[in-house]
Amino acid sequence: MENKITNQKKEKKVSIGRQKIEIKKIEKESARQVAFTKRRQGVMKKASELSILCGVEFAFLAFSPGGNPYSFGHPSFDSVVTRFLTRSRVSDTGAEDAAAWQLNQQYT
Amino acid sequence: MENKITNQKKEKKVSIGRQKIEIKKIEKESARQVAFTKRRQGVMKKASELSILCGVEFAFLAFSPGGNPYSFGHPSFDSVVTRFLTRSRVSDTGAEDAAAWQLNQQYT
DNA sequence: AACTATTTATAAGA
DNA sequence: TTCTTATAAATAGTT
Repeated sequence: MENKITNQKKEKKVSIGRQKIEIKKIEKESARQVAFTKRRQGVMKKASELSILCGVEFAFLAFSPGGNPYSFGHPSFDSVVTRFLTRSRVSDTGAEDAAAWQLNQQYT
Repeated sequence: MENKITNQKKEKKVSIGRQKIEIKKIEKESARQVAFTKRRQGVMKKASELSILCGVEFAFLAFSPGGNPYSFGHPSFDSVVTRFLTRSRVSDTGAEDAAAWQLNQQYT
């Protein structure tokens, strides 16, 4: 930030900047890998912020294009999955279980 | 967008806009609930985009402040968790198996 | 990996 | 709560 002055006389654009993209599979392998790295970090940050701001537990898991798993969570991936799988919490209404399995198809 | 004209003569700011916030637990209950709703949607969208753009599978799970679980994934939350827990895919490098093994020990 | 222009997400306010 | 607005934050294309 403090050395913006070094660019102050330049007229030529050094970048066209971010462009809008269509949400469909990136066919070029190298570009897909770059996007995966950037966006995986973005999702992790967003999920972490959600967790801290709202005091909630979460778990995130993704299989990379190469098939490698990336998992993380708060307080930890496995503790949250355990909580979910064991259903140790008693629900009075039963609404909890129903709600959990119905959010799968909202974004195609 | 098409009716900005209705505001074109106004001088007074109608909003101070988004402000930078510190990433720490939101103490006010109502504000925390609003943030949870907005940001949960944001994380879901980001994860979905990642999935489509990069052709990867993912699963996301969060427990709301009230303790209710929200799960989603592509192609589905349970299929991805199952893939992770069962490790049915053969890995050439062994990296996948190594990462998955700990959880498998605990939950299968 | 770093940069920058632009798009996207979202904190406040209505 | 749903919508709007101004601003912060993420990121596509480039180097």
